[in-house]
Amino acid sequence: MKLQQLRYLVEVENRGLNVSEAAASLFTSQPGISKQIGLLEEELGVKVFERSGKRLTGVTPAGRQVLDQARRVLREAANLLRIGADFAEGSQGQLTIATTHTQARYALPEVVRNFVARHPGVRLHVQQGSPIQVADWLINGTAELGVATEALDQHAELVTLPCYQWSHAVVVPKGHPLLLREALTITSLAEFPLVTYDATFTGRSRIDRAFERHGLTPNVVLTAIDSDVIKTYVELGLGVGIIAEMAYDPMRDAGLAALPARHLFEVNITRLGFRRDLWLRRVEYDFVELLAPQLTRGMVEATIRGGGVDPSL
Amino acid sequence: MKLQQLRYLVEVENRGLNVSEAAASLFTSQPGISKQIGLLEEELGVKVFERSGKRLTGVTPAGRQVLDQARRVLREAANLLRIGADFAEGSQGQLTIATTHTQARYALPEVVRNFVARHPGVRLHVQQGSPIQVADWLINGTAELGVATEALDQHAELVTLPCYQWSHAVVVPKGHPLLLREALTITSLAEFPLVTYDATFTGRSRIDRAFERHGLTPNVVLTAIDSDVIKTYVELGLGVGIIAEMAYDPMRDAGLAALPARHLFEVNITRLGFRRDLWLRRVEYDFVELLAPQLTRGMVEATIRGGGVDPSL
DNA sequence: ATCCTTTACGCCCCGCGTAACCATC
DNA sequence: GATGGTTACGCGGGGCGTAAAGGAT
Repeated sequence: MKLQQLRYLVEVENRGLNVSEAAASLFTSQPGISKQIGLLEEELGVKVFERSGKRLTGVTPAGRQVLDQARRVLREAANLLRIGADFAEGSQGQLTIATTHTQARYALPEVVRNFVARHPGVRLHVQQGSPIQVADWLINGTAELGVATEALDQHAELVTLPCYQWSHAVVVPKGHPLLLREALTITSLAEFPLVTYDATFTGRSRIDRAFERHGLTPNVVLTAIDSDVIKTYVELGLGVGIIAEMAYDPMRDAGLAALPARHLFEVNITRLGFRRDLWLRRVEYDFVELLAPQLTRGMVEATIRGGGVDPSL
Repeated sequence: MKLQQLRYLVEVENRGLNVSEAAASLFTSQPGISKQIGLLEEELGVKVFERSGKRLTGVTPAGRQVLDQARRVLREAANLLRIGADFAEGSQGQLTIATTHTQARYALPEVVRNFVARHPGVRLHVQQGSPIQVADWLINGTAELGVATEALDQHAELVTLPCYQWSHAVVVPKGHPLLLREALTITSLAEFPLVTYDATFTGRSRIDRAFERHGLTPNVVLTAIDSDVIKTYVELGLGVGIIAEMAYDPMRDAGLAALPARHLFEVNITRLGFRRDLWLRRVEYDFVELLAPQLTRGMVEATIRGGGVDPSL
């Protein structure tokens, strides 16, 4: 068995069982791949692919297991290279963080600033997407670390750790009638048209749940994935905004007033996530500790070993 | 990077950093190993071994990580072969069960009988040792499955699942004064010389704890790893025996009388254990289900994924 | 008829073995 | 000097490329 053979297997599946395409993407010849796959199947004593004549038409049950396992072997082998890169002096490498708009815009800048100051040689990528995309990128290896409030804890492949918690805030144009009320209630909120996040973003699930618990149907007139878009439309008078509290800046958002809404919605916990079987370099541990000082290297390692039972805030 | 190179690395460490010995044990040449290790170190950009001149004198910090990771890669690669063997038709393979005397003698025979009837082609090995040995054998790959009451749950590498529970029983020669007492108490037991298991065997820890809780110091005059030895000496009148209840057979042990001791000692839970990262073949799942019917394939798989949090009895 | 895989074949790299050399104890 | 590791070098297997053949749609 050779690692090459496993790469061939996996790439053939990734390319929809098209050996020629796999060959092209690996910059090698198509017969070479066919040959090696044949040899591996012979060594294992099992056909990985179903064939009708000479076409590959599917994956056998055994092949399913073999392919999954092959990916695992390759991931562990890739970790070896990461270990090398981490310890090799001089080499700096790069680090990709997957995250959502809210985190990228309001929580991470300070972290990133500190990180690049400490690691001037590391090329840092911040890749922005939906929470689901963030989880996918972690799983398929596009990004090493993910920061998001939603979706990360839905995957057994990922370890997640609580970073910090935050609440929603209600934002309205200056002079809005809500500002005259004594106390902000969920019922009074439901009287107004609302502007808030898209379904899978930034604690939206908790917003919906709060209304649901009171038997209210909120009138959401606009959803965005982006606090700035929400604030813009609130300022235009389209409705009352519900955003993450850290997205309100009294200076910058001078046309708006914010009302704390901690008592209306469940607290949100923003989580750090990464593949359980990813070997973390020092840069990753460093970034994590800058992001959330309580997540020391020892803490994180204990959680990885401990089977994902994290010490929730 | 080649799998061979990883094997070389690991074998050199296993042989105490002696390349020549490693070469001999792998049936290859010593210069070949030196060369390949050098190439790998170059590829990783990191020295794995410390050298004083030409001798290997130690493992660098990076090398420690590399070696651990190399073993992981090789284990996952070995799993691929297991998958092949499991699905390949005709091939039967072998299965090694590590266990203690008590289990091997009293609990497993029925299981083994059923197993060999169902899998006549599988070569079944039952390897007997101390609970600590059982755990070691599982960790180093000597055995696939382990069955023991002690020690297995001390290791993060192992998944353990409860199989069945049992209690201790007190055995005495016929006509012994204890038989005249109304109720068997821990205090009355402490009056007599005792014969029971060795420190790390068969629930001995719970026996000690029961006396300790009552502030008693039992007079243990003989310890054995083996219920039959204990019974033999009890029959000789050396003392009162405390053994696992299933080790008493009224027919075979006609010279002895047994007193239930369920109320004196904590219940014991015999556990199944195996390496978390071992891919289990159908034969292993079959054996497990014969051993403990509640441990279906689905249950076991859920526990592996679930991070070792087992649904204790 | 076209696309794609397998078979055939030859080159060349590279892993391995032998032999010689060298360092440490 | 004995043990053990590195360097040197040549052989042989095998991985990969090109070319041709053979199924499947």
